Amino acid sequence: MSDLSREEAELLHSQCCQAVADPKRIRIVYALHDKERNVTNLAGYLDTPQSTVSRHLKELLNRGMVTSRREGPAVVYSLTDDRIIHALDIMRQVLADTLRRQAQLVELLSD
Amino acid sequence: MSDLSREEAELLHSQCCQAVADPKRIRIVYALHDKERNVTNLAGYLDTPQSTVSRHLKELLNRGMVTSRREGPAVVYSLTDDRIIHALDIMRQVLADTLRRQAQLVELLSD
DNA sequence: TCCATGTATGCGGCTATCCGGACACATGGG
DNA sequence: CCCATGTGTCCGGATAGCCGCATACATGGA
Repeated sequence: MSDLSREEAELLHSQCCQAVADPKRIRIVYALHDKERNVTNLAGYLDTPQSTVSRHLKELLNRGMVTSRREGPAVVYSLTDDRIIHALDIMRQVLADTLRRQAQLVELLSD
Repeated sequence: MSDLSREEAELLHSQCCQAVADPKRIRIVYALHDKERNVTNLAGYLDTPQSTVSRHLKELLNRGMVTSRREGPAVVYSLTDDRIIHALDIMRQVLADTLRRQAQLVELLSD
């Protein structure tokens, strides 16, 4: 693979991570893992303006992480690939261990 | 868990993802998975100014994703937890499948 | 102490991202 | 056709991120 296309691939890779690098989008992804939802439902669930939710969904849609389907006047979104949840869970575990380690350091200091 | 601390946890979770949401940082993480390296080594490997690499490493260090160790005048960085690579690989697979799916759609259109 | 090597940071600029409110567009029923 | 419901987009502003250059700081040897 050429350097150029490798760089491009890494850019795409980073953009996938970028897609879940926002608190609201993480909540959206987990919420859609629970069950498919439309925009208004998510807006209520996240206590966030509809326009904001719509824009986040557009981001996730562009990355192919969610799928949309029209249902009457509403648009129902669902998670494309559950492995995204798997990756997020791994990151959460790494985070948890990191925080645990840091907490232990704090205890050492206070002794 | 209270709403406040849950929000805080989600913020931390998103910041972990943010840490690997940059092409150069992704390359750094994979490069450190290969072997531990100092800043100059990484700067040469990435063909990127030393100051830029140093700042990215600081980000990763703040998130606890890398560990630093002084070795003479140099500072050697290493990956804290290999599960980060696992999570990144999963994202890459999801990306690959997404691109494959999109490529198939393109073929359908050109028929 | 002075110097070479290696690393971190302040600075200025540019770009990207996130946001809510207002408004336009789409859909289906009356 | 008009309206209610639901969704997407434009706007303007505020914030955060990334960058290279120059420079200050740290370390160990001469």
